[in-house]
Amino acid sequence: MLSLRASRTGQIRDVSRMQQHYDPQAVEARAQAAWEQAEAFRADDTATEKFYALSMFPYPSGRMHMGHVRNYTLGDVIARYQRLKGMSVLQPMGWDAFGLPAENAAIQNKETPARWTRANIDTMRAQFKRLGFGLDWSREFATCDPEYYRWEQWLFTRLFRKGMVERKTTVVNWDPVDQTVLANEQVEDGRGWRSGALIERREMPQWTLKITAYAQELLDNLEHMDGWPEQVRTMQRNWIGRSEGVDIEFDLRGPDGPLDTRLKVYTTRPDTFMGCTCVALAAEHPLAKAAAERLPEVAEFRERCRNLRTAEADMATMEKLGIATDLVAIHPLTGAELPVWVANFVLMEYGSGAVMSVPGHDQRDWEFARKYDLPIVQVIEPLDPTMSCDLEQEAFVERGRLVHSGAYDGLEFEAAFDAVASALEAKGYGERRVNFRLRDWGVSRQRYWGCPIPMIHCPACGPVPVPDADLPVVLPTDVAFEGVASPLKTDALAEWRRCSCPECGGEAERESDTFDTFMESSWYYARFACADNDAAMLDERARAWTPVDHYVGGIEHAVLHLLYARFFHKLLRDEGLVDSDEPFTRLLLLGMVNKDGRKMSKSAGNIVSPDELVAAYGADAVRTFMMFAAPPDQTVEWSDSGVEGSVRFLKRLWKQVADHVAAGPAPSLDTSALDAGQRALRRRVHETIERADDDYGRRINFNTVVSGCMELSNEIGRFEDDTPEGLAVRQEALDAVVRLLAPIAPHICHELWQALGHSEMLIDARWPEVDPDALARDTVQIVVQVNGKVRARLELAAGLDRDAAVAAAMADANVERFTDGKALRKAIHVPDKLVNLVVA
RNA sequence: GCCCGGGUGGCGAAACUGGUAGACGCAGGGGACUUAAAAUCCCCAGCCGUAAGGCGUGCGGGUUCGAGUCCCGCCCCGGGCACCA
Repeated sequence: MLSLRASRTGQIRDVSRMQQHYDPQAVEARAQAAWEQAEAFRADDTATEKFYALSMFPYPSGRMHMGHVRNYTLGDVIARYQRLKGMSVLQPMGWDAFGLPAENAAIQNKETPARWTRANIDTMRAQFKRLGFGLDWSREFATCDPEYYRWEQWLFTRLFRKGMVERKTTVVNWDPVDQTVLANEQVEDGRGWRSGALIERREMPQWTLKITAYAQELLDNLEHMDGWPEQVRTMQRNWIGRSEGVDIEFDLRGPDGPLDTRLKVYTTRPDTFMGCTCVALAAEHPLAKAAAERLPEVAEFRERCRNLRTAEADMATMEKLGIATDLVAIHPLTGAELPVWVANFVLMEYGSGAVMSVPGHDQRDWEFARKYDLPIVQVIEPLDPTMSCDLEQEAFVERGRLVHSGAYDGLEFEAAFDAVASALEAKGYGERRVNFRLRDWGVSRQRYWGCPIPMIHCPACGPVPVPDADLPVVLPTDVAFEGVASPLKTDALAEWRRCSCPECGGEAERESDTFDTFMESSWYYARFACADNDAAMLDERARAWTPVDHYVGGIEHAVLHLLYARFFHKLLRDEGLVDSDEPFTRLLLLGMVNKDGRKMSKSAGNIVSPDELVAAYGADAVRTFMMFAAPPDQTVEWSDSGVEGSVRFLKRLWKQVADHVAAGPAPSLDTSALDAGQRALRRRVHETIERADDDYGRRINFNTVVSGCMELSNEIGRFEDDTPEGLAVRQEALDAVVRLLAPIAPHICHELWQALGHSEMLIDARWPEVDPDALARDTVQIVVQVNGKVRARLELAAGLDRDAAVAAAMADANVERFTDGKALRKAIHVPDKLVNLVVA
């Protein structure tokens, strides 16, 4: 049956296309075809009102999981909302394609990481398309594309020449059986994941980027980054860990008399210096190394420290162990002779790799002193005499007043800090210093599947960057994995490693380490603006699109990725490639997806497959439930029956539009001719628009948008008014709810919008305007409390003044039961909301 | 260990700036339609109580006319901690 009739806007429309039953698979295929055909999501570089919406690009693991569904739906909702609000939106997608899983898969499946990764990308791209994300695929790239990573190599050589790159020795997890470096996650209970061998700490020379040069700016900018959750800013502040302290130097005496080197320690508590009874070195400290050559027990202790993991959590909980050396440190203020120990809890990477030990006022030092019977001296007493301070039980670590500190007795923290620092400075044995917990970023990885580090080791010239003309240094992809070690380091690729020195022309060797994959993810957001440029890393389009207006991703990236990307943005800025200070204006970090109260994981056996869900319920229902189930930043509990509820809701909405269209054309709305029921629905419509706008734009709370649309739809369902005015009001209501829901369930709304008689596509429509007149109320419900307990709810005229409201409240029969015979002490009035009568 | 979150009905949650706790949905109960079932629609539903009312937002205190919301002290659960991304 084919029937044609005129719509509200006067066009002819084919009513038979509006089927009575909602068929998500067909609706979604039609909508996606329409978007594709119109190239609807190709971003316009020349637009003036730009909005850059970005979700953290995925690692192509081969299958989409529910975390991806949540992440990219949230990003898509933001992008589509901004478009409805009239912005020109860029929402790109690409692949964070380098990384360890590809190597593991290659080892297990006799596959190459390149082929495995490319196949995974194809699978995941198809899954993303099926979910209907409004992505500009014309800008897609993978970080393993040489056209992408060549610019990373280019930037690195520029930074090297600028002095922003250093070669430093750091500690890594070394598997002595597989002869390779392991990631922390590959170390289980101190043993290698494949070999089962005890893991050692081993020092390795690595390339590092001087992120510490930007530490202060990275910290300071956090103050003004209002678009970031406070929680994330706090985490980054702690990570950067700025502290003010003093470098203290000690003269040393060895077994053969005084040494000509001094030992430097860093402390934030110079006020406790008179309580220092010992100096402790990291196992990797040069003086510890030297002592080990003289003393077998020190050598043996350092050997034992090699079996400790590098993770901070392990450092904090392990037993404090140490060994005395034959060195003595001279306290620069008292001349006292202090023993020098090597201790496992001192980090070579922080400060100067040595600490002064004050057992009375530092808990680690206290535990250490207890274990080895070192003296514990109290030099700080609590300011508050009632506060307990029992050095038999634990260290007293609070700031306080100095005692047993000679000339410094009686001083409090700040005065003592100054006095001790000044005394040390005057003698030439100390210096005030700002220190950061943030360490320089070690970017070398002894792995295969990563971006080759564009450096050449020349026996004559030392490390030399690869010249621009020779970039990119392409990673060989046709490789065989023999065990765990990187193929780049095997004999098979000796030819790849051999090269000539760009400076002297002599025989040289190519660097065979690759970059940390955080390098690629630190600048991809800018490259999306100009992914097709093969002549430059970034161009004016990157300046125009960045910073990203809204960035969406996982909470697990709160520190590392987001700090490295902020650092890179400043490097790019200082190269003149972008002109903002920060890369991401607004940040949304989403919670996890759980099932049955636990994290979804293979081992828990509670994985839900997005493909199966989409096939069973449609992308819109999956997206709707995902948005509805919890606010974005909280953990969401997945529920299959919950998604069925979303299907029911979408079906109901579909039927409402179908019934409305079948009831005949709606005349244009005359707001002056409405009855009470019509005005009530209109008020609900405009209240919902207002709330949804706030929820989308300011609060970023999409669960309440969905519930608002459900409530409005329920209201429309109860509205059985087919008069011309009724049809007009319902048309307005449906026009509104379809647009409010469109960012979340774009396919069904696309089709409903056409069914409602609109000729333009919904993605080109505009957000509905709130009519302030529609919001006005004649009466409001006033809650009446007596002594804070609700005793009545009254429907009263809006805008009543205090006296009238209180009088109305007192007159209520039930209220009277509780006030009867008692004196009114006080009456609280919150206009149009509440009256609280306080009686005694 | 350190840092960061979270705790509200049987379940997911809502309550936005201190003002009606539990909107919306899931699961459940009852009813309509159906030969029956599914689907759909309508009604009920925090706990105790016939009711009036009382009690309820992890636990214990506090501020306030009024606290899920603010303050102090605890308990429990989850996440991050530099070579996983």
